[in-house]
Amino acid sequence: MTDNERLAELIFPNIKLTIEDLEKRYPKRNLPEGAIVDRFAPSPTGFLHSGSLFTAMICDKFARQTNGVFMLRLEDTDTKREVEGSGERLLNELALFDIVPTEGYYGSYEKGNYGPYKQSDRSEIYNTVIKELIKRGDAYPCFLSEEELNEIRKEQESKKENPGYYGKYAICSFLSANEAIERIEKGDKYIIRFRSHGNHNNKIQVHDLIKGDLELTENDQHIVILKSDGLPTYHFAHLCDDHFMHTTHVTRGEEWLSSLPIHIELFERLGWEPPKYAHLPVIMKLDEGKRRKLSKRLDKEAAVSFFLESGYPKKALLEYLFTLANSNFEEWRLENMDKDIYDFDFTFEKFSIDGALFDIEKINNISKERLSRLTKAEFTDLALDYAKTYNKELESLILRDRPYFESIVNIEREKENPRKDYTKFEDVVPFISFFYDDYYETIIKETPFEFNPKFTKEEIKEVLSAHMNNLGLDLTEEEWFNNLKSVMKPLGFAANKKEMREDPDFYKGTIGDASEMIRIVLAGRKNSPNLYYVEQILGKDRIINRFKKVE
RNA sequence: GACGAGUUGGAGAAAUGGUCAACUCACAAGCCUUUCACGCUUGCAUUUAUGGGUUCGAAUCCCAUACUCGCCA
Repeated sequence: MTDNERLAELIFPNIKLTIEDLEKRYPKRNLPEGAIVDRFAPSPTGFLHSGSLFTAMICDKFARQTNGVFMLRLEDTDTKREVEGSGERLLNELALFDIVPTEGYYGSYEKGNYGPYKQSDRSEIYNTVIKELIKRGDAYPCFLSEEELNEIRKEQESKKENPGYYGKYAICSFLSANEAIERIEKGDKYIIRFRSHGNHNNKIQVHDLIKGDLELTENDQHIVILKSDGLPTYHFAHLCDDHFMHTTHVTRGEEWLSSLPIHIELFERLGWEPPKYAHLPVIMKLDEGKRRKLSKRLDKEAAVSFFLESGYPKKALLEYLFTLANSNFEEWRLENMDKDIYDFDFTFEKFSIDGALFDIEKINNISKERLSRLTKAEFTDLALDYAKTYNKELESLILRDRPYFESIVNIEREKENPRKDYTKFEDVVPFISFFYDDYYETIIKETPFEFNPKFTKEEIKEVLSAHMNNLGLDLTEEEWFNNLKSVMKPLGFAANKKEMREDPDFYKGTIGDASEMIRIVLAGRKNSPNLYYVEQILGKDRIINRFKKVE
């Protein structure tokens, strides 16, 4: 046995597996040509971030469109930051957007032949690889304390050298295996580091599917691969997991670009073929003239839950993320309004390279457009779905009388150019509440009728009673409006602006002025959907009741 | 501070050496109209961060500067 082998046995006496065993346990996947195997690997540290949804959506989409595999792997090696139950929560929120992994971690259970999919359950795998690295001399225990590391950093700062654990500063890399064994037997605390052979002055060429050809500085840091709590670091877990899970594409945020040289060196040393990398742009936000990453703490739109709570249709948010992902999507969308957005295929070439600003106005527009194109039944289903969890008021309005609700939201819907009254379901109640008598009473109590002061009370009453006596509810829209005009004309209201302009002294107002009076009384406010439909829905008795409110 | 990436309008962006710098959103004006919403029309980058260079010709190629972001600290 060599000294390194003795060291490896001392550190991992219980590891009997070898890398070859693992290779056999996780054989190559049998997938069609071009199938992408990728993964979303969140840390269970909180709620779903909009940026994470973006990444997850892209991973899922690439796997789907190539008949590949979309894995969900839980990166729970940072036990300090872990939030109880957030793994499940993440999964549930993704599922709301129809983003469901084909294999991996599902909360209470796992699916797939390449697990476990929770990093904290994969120690045997990491330790097996590390044991092998120690045997080869490519990893070693490091006994430095935090204070000693700080000393090194200070020295480097004062000499204006690069900070970190490398070259001559990688003190424990110079210990012989026997010295290390002695110290471990003595009970000294240690972590495991990777022995880098890199040189900071060298450049490596890397191809990124989104960023193109890159020239990066070679890694020379002897990074920690196993922490004192026995869990691996991100870099090392990435190496082992994506190798044994046979990930073909690592699609992750741009913030990982800087550590790519580390990953490249790790794969090289193990003699494993690295996956293809695609570093996604990060979603940004303009804050006092400066760009910064969307922050969960500062920006409400950074949390996916914000969109759920406001009642944005999930597909609208996804559609917006599609426009950020592939610049040619919008054009496609315009030509394929009736198709599902998932019929569009992503390409890595069409990803933008730098981070986009998150544009809530654009989401609003997409959302309005989408909501306006739904049938009344679809709209009501989605509204109810939202209301059940987030909006009890809306829920009770729908459940009170669903056909009535549908008739309201169906005003000038289901036609070529439908009204766009709602950007999110949160908007529904305030917009339609006047159709409900109890709400109506509250509205007029809180904001009494505000008529145009240029008309007298008598003139207003005259208009209302003339209309009341000749409602014309059984007429078509066009007939109804013509009828209204002919009723109002004798009272001094011109049928249109042109008539008014031609004879301004003869008329006291236009049909618009008369309509406004009716509208104020019926809706309690100056604007509403087309009056004809409002009256159709309210019906004669309720119209008359409301007219009587004018004293 | 080192390293890396990026910089086309208010936002997303197209144009990958060749006439007016697409398109979408936002914004503004006008038209239509019973209000609102819809729809329609028009406007919105004398110029592609800045300065040089290469070229008959540059947003596109080269160099420098500035700024932004990321990452290690």
